[in-house]
Amino acid sequence: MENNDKLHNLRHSLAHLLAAAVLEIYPETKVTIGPVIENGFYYDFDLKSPISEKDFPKIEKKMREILKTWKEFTVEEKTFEEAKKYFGGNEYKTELIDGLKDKNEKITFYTSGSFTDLCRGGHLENPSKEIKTDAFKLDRIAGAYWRGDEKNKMLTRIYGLAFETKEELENYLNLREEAEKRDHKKLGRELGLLMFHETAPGMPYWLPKGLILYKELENYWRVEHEKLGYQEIASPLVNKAELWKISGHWDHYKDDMFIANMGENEIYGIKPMNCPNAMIVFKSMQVSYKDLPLRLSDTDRLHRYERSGTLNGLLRCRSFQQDDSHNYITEEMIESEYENIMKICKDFYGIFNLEYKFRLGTRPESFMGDIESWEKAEQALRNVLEKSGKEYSVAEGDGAFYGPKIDIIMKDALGRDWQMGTMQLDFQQPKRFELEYTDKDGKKKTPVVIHRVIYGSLERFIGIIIEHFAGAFPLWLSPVQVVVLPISEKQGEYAEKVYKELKNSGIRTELDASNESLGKRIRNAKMQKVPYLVVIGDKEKDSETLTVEGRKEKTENITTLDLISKLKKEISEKSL
RNA sequence: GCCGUUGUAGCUUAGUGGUAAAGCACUGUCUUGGUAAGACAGAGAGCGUGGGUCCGAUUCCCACCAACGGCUCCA
Repeated sequence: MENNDKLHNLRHSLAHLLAAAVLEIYPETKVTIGPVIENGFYYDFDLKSPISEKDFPKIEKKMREILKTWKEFTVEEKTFEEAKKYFGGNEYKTELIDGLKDKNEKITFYTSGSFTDLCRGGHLENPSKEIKTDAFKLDRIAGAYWRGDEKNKMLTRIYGLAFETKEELENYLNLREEAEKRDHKKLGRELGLLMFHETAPGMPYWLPKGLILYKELENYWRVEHEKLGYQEIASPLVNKAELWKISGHWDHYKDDMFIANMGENEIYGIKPMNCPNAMIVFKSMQVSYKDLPLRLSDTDRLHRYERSGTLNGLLRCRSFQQDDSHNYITEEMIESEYENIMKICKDFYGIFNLEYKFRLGTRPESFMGDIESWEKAEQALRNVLEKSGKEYSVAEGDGAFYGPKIDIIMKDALGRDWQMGTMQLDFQQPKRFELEYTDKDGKKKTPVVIHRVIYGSLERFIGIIIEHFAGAFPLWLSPVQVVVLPISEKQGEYAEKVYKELKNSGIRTELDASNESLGKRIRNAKMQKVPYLVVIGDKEKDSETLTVEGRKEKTENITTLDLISKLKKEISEKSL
């Protein structure tokens, strides 16, 4: 803990130092806030004229200069009036000071060298001695809205990296470099899985190998869900605007929809989610209480006009499929159905050995329905989460406009959080669509619906697992499972025979008899992360056996039939 | 959408105010190789798109498009 505090104080002190340096170089700058973050710190500035990363050397140099003069931090408590006077021309600090007054908190100024900042403390005792000039580095520049609100002015944020030693900084930079090699966008191209084209921003093209992966995940999902009593449907990708008006999406979501205008009186919305059509299907059915839970799943393609700056390879697409289902239940079934779904999550994520967290999203500012049922629903979800025994976080106001939700959160290679699966409770849409089932007493009642996805979107999930496995997928997902490599043309016939046997038995196999050296062909196969290499020379040809190199082990003298059964077992077990 | 960066052969990159260079990949020939790049040769881009400045622009300026890192958003 001691150490962590020191690192925290070091980073915090550096944020002050950055502000001091920027202020010296650009005196008209207004300083705002500068917190400590993972691996470093940042400071937000309102600059008179724009700067870029090209200015970093200059700023870093100034920081090192000033650092020499920073022997200590001194603290002074100020009255509200004194503080306001000091930061008179700075509306950001003024706003912060007002906030402190409202909350009746002490106002303290910390000074080091000639730089004074409004601050609640947490610095090094002697920065010039404790900060190593080669253990910090300015990292990136970015725009950031004042107080995180899009309506406010955009400030310039400078990110810095900071550690106690140069080695730790270098270590972190190396780690980041390694993580960048696992980037799904890079691996996706190198492994021939997918591509993008500028005429369809955010919409992946699935290449043959990528589509194999896609279909495998889909099949597994389909088989498992059939066992669990899910019934799959498919519905139109395009519906008239009327439908989106009934569901409420036209009001809440229209700007993010692709719209097809077929003439003044014929406006269609391309579906950004499946729920309204799932409501239509339910409504068309005669449903008894005996049919509940009624689970209608589907994986239709969705389109959302995500804002250009938010697109991110497979992790944020404009075109994607969800492994969706709408589970119609009674209020009494909420907790048990949530438990069912969370069990599915546990099983699915377990197969890949993925780490995830649950997050509860509560009532947003713009919500439909009455507060009372929202609170009841939120409490039900809390109960389920508590019972799950897994740690979870709460994102206040992060629920869907129609109900609270539990999300599954995962990290990508660079440590960024992504929402994967989600289970959203909804009292609103069944009412809007006037859905009914017949209860025991013969009366019509309105069901509750859970919108749920396990993978989330297939696209995002694949992005995450590409990074998770660094492209070296388990056998059942590998686009190419075996490569057969005859050493020379002399073994061509036997190699061809082995290749066909493997292929005909359903193993995804490639034969590489190209005119390249064996070393080269092995290299190619390994770079493509093919799990098994079968090398065939005279030895194997004469004994009618194979030499097989897997990722972990090398097997000699195995027959083709034995190899096939070994691989089939590994595939069906979905071994990692 | 906003802030910053980037955009040169299929990929990764070099380069320049006077009409582009390399490695890998590709094609061909030779080589028939025992576990991460055999040799040689050939073909391939007019430098994201559109304007402007200039005798002349891939290089400078403007706009747009796309990608990347953030911010915001994420039903």
